[in-house]
Amino acid sequence: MAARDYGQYCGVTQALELVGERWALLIVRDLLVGPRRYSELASGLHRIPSNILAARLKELQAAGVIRRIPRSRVIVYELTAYGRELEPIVLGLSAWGFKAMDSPRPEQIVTPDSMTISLRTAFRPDAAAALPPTSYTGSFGPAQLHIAVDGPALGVQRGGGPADLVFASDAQIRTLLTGELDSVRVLSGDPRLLDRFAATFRLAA
Amino acid sequence: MAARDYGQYCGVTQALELVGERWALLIVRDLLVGPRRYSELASGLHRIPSNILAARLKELQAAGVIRRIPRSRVIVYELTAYGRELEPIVLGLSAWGFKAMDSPRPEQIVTPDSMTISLRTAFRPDAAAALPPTSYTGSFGPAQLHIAVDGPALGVQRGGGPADLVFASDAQIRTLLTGELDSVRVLSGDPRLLDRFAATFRLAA
DNA sequence: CGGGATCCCTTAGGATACTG
DNA sequence: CAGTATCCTAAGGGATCCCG
Repeated sequence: MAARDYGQYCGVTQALELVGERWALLIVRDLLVGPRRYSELASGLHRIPSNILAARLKELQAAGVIRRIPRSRVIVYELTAYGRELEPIVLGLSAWGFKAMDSPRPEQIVTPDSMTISLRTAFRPDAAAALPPTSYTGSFGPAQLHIAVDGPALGVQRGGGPADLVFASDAQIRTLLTGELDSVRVLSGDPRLLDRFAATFRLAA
Repeated sequence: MAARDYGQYCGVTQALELVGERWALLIVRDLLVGPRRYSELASGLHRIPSNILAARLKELQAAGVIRRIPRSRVIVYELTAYGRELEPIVLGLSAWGFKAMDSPRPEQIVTPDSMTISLRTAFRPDAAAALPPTSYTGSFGPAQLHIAVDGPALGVQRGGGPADLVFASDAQIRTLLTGELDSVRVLSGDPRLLDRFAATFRLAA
């Protein structure tokens, strides 16, 4: 509830008062993938202190960005319609941030939700629309995702499963998304589908 | 130089490590309007402590977002090309934040730079392209701006000067940009140009 | 066990004064 | 004008504990 304010009447300051606190936009990032429970958020944001997560969830609720929903036995948090409007901003930050990144440092982790957002950031609907529907199962370090591309539509689900191409990339997301696919190990499927993947997902280097 | 990190290999966390600290994006906001000196930034962000401004400027330089330029006698800060790529994100936050705003509280100020960004946020190039070139001089509380609309191009300059329409709006930016123009006082020019202004600049309510 | 609340300590941020 | 220096408060970090 702190919301220390900037003393200006401006959309940018207002936005930063709502979602500019530390960790807030990362909670939004993960909720953009889908509703999440407290413990799921805590593990996806593994370094967030528990008191801070609780505080942010309250602030984001008060701001009308998220909603707390008791579902039989468990509680989930989900974005409101207003919160979902942050998607282009979060994806914009994702694309912008990637340009400043080099190789992952050893202590840096990749979570399924952050990887999902990275894939959405890199997804090129125009390129995909020109290609046949294709499914991929990728292991990005510990995060395994099932990726379904059908025309300009992208679906990403946690977990593996059969797919046209199954590959593992050992957390080298960056090389994966910049088109350097040397380090990728193909586990099943036609290796030439890797080129299709590279045409479908692309981040500027 | 703190750049407390989130421990994740993700574009969003990387972006937030570069520009997610308090005040950082507001410095970027003002520099999007043009190069600014230390004292200009300090007065545009009137509540920022001097030590924090100095710290942020160093961090943003180290991040490659801004550049420090000694110009005969004075020093100015300007965005790098990489920093300028934040424009759509800042404008996105501006539009998103406006939706959560109500009337300005008495202690909230409007600065020329923040007002310029608000106008850029509200500018509708498509609507403007269909209208004849028009110039406006508006007083938004203490901030006076000269606004030149020529087809899909928008130019905003500090200060007044002759224009097709001169008006004053007493800090009621919100009503101005949501189309409620009752409170606007026309000082010179054809009052019907107010409707043209309303068609050119529009924020969702 | 999920969903927090509490405690203590560290550090960033705020207010103000001062200097090259 | 363009910053440092200082002091103090409040937010963040880390661990633990609690409750339904």
